[in-house]
Amino acid sequence: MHPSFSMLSLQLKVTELQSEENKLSMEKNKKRRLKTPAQLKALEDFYNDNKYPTEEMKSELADELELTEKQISGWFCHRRLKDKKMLNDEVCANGRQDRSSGVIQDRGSGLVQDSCGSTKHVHYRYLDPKEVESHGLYNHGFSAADITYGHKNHRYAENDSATDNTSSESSSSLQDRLLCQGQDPYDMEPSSHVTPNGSLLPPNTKGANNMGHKPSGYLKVKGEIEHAAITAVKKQLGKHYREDGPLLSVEFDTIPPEAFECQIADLANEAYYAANPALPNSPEVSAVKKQSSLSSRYDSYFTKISSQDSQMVRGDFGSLHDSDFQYKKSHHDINQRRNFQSFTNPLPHKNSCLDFNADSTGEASAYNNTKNCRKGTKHGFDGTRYDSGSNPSDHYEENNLVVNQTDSLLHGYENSNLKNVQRGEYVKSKPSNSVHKSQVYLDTGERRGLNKRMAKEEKFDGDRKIKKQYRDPDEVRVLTNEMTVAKWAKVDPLEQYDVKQSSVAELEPRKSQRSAAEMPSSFSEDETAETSSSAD
DNA sequence: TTGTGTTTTATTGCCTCC
DNA sequence: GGAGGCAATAAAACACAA
Repeated sequence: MHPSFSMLSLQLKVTELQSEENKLSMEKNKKRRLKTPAQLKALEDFYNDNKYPTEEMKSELADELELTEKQISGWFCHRRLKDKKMLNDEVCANGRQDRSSGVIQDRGSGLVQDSCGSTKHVHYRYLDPKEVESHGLYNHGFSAADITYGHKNHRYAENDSATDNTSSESSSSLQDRLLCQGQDPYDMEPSSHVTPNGSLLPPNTKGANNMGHKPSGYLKVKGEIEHAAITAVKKQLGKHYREDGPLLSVEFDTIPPEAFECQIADLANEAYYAANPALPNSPEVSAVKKQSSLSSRYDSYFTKISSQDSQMVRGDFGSLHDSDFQYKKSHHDINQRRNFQSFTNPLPHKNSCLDFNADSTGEASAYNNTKNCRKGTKHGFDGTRYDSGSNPSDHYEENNLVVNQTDSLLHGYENSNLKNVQRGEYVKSKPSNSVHKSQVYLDTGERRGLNKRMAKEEKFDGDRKIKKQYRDPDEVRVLTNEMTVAKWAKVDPLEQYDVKQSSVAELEPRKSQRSAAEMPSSFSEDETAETSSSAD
């Protein structure tokens, strides 16, 4: 064969192949392509800040995510639809519950009375300014911005109402949904609009809705969260609570044995309210539900934290020996600090997600192995939030189990240290923890699917096998950890850092002092229910 | 492995607002 | 009339059970 001819044929072959590839890629482009995890994360992040991005935002987002504006628009559109659909479903579900319970709830409950006097379940989180107007909520003294941002702050309350019926699936689904919105239920607190004298705080405005402006009130809100938590503790302590006692959330004197054994609700409230005369005025702590609402919030709050921590322990350290555990944990802390330092960008996803995107070399790598990527998407991100169950109490039990198991591995000094460290984080890092959990924005569907899968996978093989499913488990784990921690640090990096430091500081055994972190056990659902029922 | 159900993405048409 | 949003629909991708 003539060399030039063969060359020509080769070139022809090449061009043929290229055109084939072009065709393929064209066809591939014609097909729908799944968004990469980074893209999804960024989109969800952005969506949580702004459900109606402007053209500018869209184009910017499109540039960053290497998507078209059309895709961005479409995604937002569908995302809104999805929200709406879920909202409708849950309104139906919860509406029945709420009617059946006959409880008239205050604003914090997520139920409002419309102008006709009928009680509607209002998801503040999902109220658009337009909707707010139509709901006539201005009459209540909030602005649209208040609601728009403030409705975030009522997921607690929704949660509250949902947890009234602990056996209902909608409760968990609502929680899921509340979380899945990516907004941390604890990045605010139940009465974030309520000052101690019961007046409404000025809203945190729609600044959060602006591109590149994350909700700016994390630090502020964190304090309010603690307030709610501390309030719950105070109420539990009742008359034994002392203003001049040790700092809450740091350490307690030994809790009086009767603190959780008898009905203390009235007495406790009396004592506490005596010291805090403003509280009874708070609509948040209404006469009907003040005990249960706080408790349940706190309860679910800890439940979630427990689930996170347990999952963290399980996922990252669970299979390690104690020494490894501590080593890993310290590494974890270091990572957190590192991420905190790197997390100063007000637009988190630009750091976390897009770095992630870059790490994954964009779509190319993400789609190299679609199936694995998909799994990574599901399990990787979901693994971050580790929301594996619909039953919150399971989380807590699980967590207890982990703690106890870990404790059982350690003795004496180490034992109490670890306990302190671990449990200390429950309380001290709760805002961060909570953010960590819920800042991963996924939807109930995904969540549901994941829950199923996770449950199943855990059932069979435990975490290790789950990780094996990743194409590159280390990569995914690092990503999830980084993102987790990034989110963690995002809320209250200083707090987080302090927590870690103080956790180490707490290595001094304090046998005579009950760590505040041990308090969660006092807020189990059962006891909460008891307390609330006794209050009734 | 295959069938089925679910979720996600893309497209299209209609409506509302400016 | 154009832009943006909503709703319906189709289809691909995926999960899961048999």
